[in-house]
Amino acid sequence: MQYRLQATDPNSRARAGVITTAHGEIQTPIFMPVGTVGSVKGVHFHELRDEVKAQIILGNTYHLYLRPGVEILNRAGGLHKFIGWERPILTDSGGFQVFSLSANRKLTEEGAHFRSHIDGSKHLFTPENVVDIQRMIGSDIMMALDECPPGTSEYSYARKSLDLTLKWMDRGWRHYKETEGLYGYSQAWFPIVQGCTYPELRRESATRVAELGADGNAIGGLAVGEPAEVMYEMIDVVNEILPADRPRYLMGVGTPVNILEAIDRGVDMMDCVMPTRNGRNGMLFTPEGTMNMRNKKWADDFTPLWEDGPSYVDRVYTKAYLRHLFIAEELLAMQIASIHNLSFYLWLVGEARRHIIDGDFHAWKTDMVTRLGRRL
RNA sequence: GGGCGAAUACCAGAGUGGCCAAAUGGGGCAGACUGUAAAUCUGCUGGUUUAUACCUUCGGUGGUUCGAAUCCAUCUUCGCCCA
Repeated sequence: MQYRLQATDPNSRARAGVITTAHGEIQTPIFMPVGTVGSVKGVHFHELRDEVKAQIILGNTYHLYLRPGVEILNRAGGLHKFIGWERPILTDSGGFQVFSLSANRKLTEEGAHFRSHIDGSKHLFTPENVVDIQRMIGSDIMMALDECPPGTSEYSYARKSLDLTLKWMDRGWRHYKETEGLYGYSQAWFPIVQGCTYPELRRESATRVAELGADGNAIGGLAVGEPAEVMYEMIDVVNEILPADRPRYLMGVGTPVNILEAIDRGVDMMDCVMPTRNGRNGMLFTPEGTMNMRNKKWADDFTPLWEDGPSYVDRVYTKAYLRHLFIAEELLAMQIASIHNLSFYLWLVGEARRHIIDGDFHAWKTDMVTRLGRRL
């Protein structure tokens, strides 16, 4: 994997670049749709490619390991072939599930002991076997196993958690260097900065991450309950340290405003379930703010979802029709909302990239942030 | 013409003397959602801008009772049965 820096905004840390992977290029800053179990819920791959214009999507190690299992993925020739997606894929390590399925796990120095949320069976994720599993999946970018503590964690817990994540990181990195891809192409591996909301822990973590010299670096443990301002401050602290010649991936973030603020602070890659999950639940993101499509006020609004939006769903379907589909609980409602939201997110980062290259990103962002935060 | 039964909030439908502004379901309205155990979850749904408070409600009218959606009389409407 390679990263080429193309342009830097004169008034912020924002930058534009290109990542080259075994499955093609990614123009940054980029938003990555989440396809946890090998599917971006409700969206066909041709829609993802041609309407959403996704350049890279996510998969999840924990979920894919449980279903369909690594043996099937291996026999299929890797996840790309299994699902029919020829562009880049990044896999999360399952670290987030250590957080979100916390009732069903126990952490030891060895690794994370899980109970499957599907059948209750016991499993162990270690920094090493998570690399092996991601080798079987064949993702272009693999993630380190980490612990993602809640944003409200006490210092003592944050300290302990970071120590564990750092040990796991070193073991994962070593194992990554000792192994290679199974399908004839190379895979990258990103370590993850943790440290909750404590600047000194974040600095220490970022320093250790930077020392590894990985192809790219991630910032985790944000947007997990702490105020947005604290998140921005942590990004500032960390990006001061993370190398500028490698992409920076902010994990799991976020709202359109979060995304622009992160880009402003030098983040290159982001992912979030928000456009798809909130879309399925009736929420549409637009340049002028968000809309709850279930609201009565859309019942007789026969204007298009987004008159000059980038996707056909924006122009073909009206607000009144989409509201009707949501109220009637039609599957098409969720599909339209997902395609719209994802294409909006990709449009947003595309515009950001254009403005970075043009050198007026910061002013554009400042204007956009006030518009995006509105509620329609 | 006679007999029996039923009428409850937007709909369906519990409740048969006080704990009833009235169960439950549906519908409706609104909110939440950030590396997806989420096509999920939460709240409200007679009025009074807030309410453990007050007011108006259970087909209509009139009674009985300290107290009625609940008991009595009568009227209206609907359903079933007999002629």
